[in-house]
Amino acid sequence: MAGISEQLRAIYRLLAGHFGPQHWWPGETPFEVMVGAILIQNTNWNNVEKAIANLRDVDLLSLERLSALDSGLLAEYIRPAGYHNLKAARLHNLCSRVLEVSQGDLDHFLGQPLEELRLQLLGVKGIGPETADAILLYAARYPVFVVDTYTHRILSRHQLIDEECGYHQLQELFTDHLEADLHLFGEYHALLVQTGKHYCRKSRPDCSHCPLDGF
DNA sequence: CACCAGGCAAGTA
DNA sequence: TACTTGCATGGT
Repeated sequence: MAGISEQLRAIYRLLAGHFGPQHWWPGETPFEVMVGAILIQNTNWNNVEKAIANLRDVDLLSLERLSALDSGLLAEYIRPAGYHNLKAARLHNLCSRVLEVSQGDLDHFLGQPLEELRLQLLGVKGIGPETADAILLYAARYPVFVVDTYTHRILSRHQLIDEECGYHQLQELFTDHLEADLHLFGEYHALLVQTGKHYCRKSRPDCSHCPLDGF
């Protein structure tokens, strides 16, 4: 029985070998990453891209301009991402927090110490653990492991965790047994999502011929 | 047609 | 505390 650390590394190697580099959110601004982190909630990236393209077309991908925009109008631009009324409010909630805490200086906001920033994010209505951690990792560039439903489903189906393992516990499994590395965590999360999408759907409980088959 | 996607909050008991 | 439900569009 190998240690957890070796198992997690072996899984990473299998997935990275199968899917290759993921490079999520490359070359985008931290603000775009934050917007994307909210828009992606419970939908797919295809829909989010359309919503972001709409915002880009009218040059609304900035904190000041998005904050000043009417909620109803914002909702129309992001409609393709689903839950448009809800997400319009959530985007405004996040912008307001940055305005309060950092007077609209996003670099200052994201430059806060990790724990401080995490609490700020979790205090925004509409930002839960996963969205907060995605922003911490991909926008603020802290080595934080992002856990999502696929992470839970995959590890649980391969008997690495209990079915009733919670978010924080699952996150600790990774952070306690891997070195805190920005690139590793970013790729690992992305790879788990790819694996989940292709091989570990809810309606397919078998998990056969996935890159982790037999693990 | 049914299913579900990179969640979260509020309500219920 | 432990479920359940609303939120909504678009792809397979």
